[in-house]
Amino acid sequence: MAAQPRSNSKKERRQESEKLILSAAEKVFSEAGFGGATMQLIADMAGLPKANLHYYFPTKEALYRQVVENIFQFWLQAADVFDQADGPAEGIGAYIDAKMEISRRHPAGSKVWATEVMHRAPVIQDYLETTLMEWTEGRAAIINRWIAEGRMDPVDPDHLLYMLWATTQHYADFGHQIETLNGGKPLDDAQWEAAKASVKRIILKGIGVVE
Amino acid sequence: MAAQPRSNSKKERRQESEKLILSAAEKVFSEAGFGGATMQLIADMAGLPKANLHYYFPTKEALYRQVVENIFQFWLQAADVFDQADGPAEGIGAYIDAKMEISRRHPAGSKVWATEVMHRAPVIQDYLETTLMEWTEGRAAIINRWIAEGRMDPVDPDHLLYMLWATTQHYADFGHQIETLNGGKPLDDAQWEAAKASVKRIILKGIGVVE
DNA sequence: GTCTATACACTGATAGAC
DNA sequence: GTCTATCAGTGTATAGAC
Repeated sequence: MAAQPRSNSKKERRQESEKLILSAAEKVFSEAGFGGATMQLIADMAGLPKANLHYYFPTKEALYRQVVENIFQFWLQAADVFDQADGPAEGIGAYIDAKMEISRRHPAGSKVWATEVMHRAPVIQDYLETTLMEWTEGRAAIINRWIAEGRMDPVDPDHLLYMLWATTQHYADFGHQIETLNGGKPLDDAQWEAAKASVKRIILKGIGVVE
Repeated sequence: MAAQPRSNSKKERRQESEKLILSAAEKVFSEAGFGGATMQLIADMAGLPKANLHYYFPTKEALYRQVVENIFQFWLQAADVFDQADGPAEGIGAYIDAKMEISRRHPAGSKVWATEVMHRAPVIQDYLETTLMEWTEGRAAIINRWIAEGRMDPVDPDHLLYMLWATTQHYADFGHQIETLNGGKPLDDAQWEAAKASVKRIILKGIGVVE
């Protein structure tokens, strides 16, 4: 086994610092919003002087934009399960599972996205109009094909997609409310499984793919 | 017909000004978040000098808190339809209708609430722990009674409530995203009816109260 | 009660030593 | 590349005239 190369090339060190900053930024933006977040808070969380942030990202907005773009790309990848399935029960079921898992593992990213959209998408409007629109149309086409094949009820594909996004992201965006109603404790493993099962059960039965 | 009394008592003038400020504040907070909102922006939207805001509300946080409390009270009232119904089809259906109507007519309030919860409810945590928890437990009891009576599938009441909140509030909180995917135009009357029908259809069928 | 002017704190961004 | 010191701009809040 050869020792891991030290790999401290300038490019790799740069990527490490950027990743550190982006991770801290996602957390701070999600907890305080764009306006409430300060470069000082992000720097403290990343363990770096404030000026370093401006070395890697020229402005607060540029840093924020990168955070949001990363979240969006991450979500797009997770949607692959939808396309690879050969039927609605498997495809939509797996999509719910994947989105619920993201809500559990990456709640901060979900919150940043929600806040960005609620504020009328000041920095990622172009993504909504291009990439997201194309993705949505493609998935709606798949749903319509399943409907035409008689494999699920004739529901409006757009509203079904909104429901999938709403229900799954709710567990991240409103996680604090859910935690409070759960007696102040985060959902445990069994409760997360119950949540997934509940969402899948109601939606899949609601669109006529399970009894 | 007697002329409307001028009714410019001090108390009434005060209430008018407060209402004007609160309305402007709700809009600005929803569009910019607490940190992004400025007292100057709220004052401009209310058509008042900035100092007047501090006369009626001592601090920005006090103003914000009043906005959030009003939204919460408004939502509680709208939930009466749930209690007055004598079955799940009527009760849950009417609750969905009511919440969808609120999302359509008062999207700003919904966004302020969502942001507040996402930031771990810094100013209304006490409401979550008392009023909301009691309300949720009461509604869960009703759902469990319906289940025991065999009038709907045995679903987890909490997760059903989360789904109701998520799906309906999504049309307010993510209204901008929906509008963008709708070709840049807000949903028209027919589309709102389709949204309501779609949500009701999938959920009510999903919990076994309609075929 | 209402408004103008201003005090005081904080933030994003940068200059410049190392 | 990294960090300290600092600037310029903006925000909340208030003092005080009317």
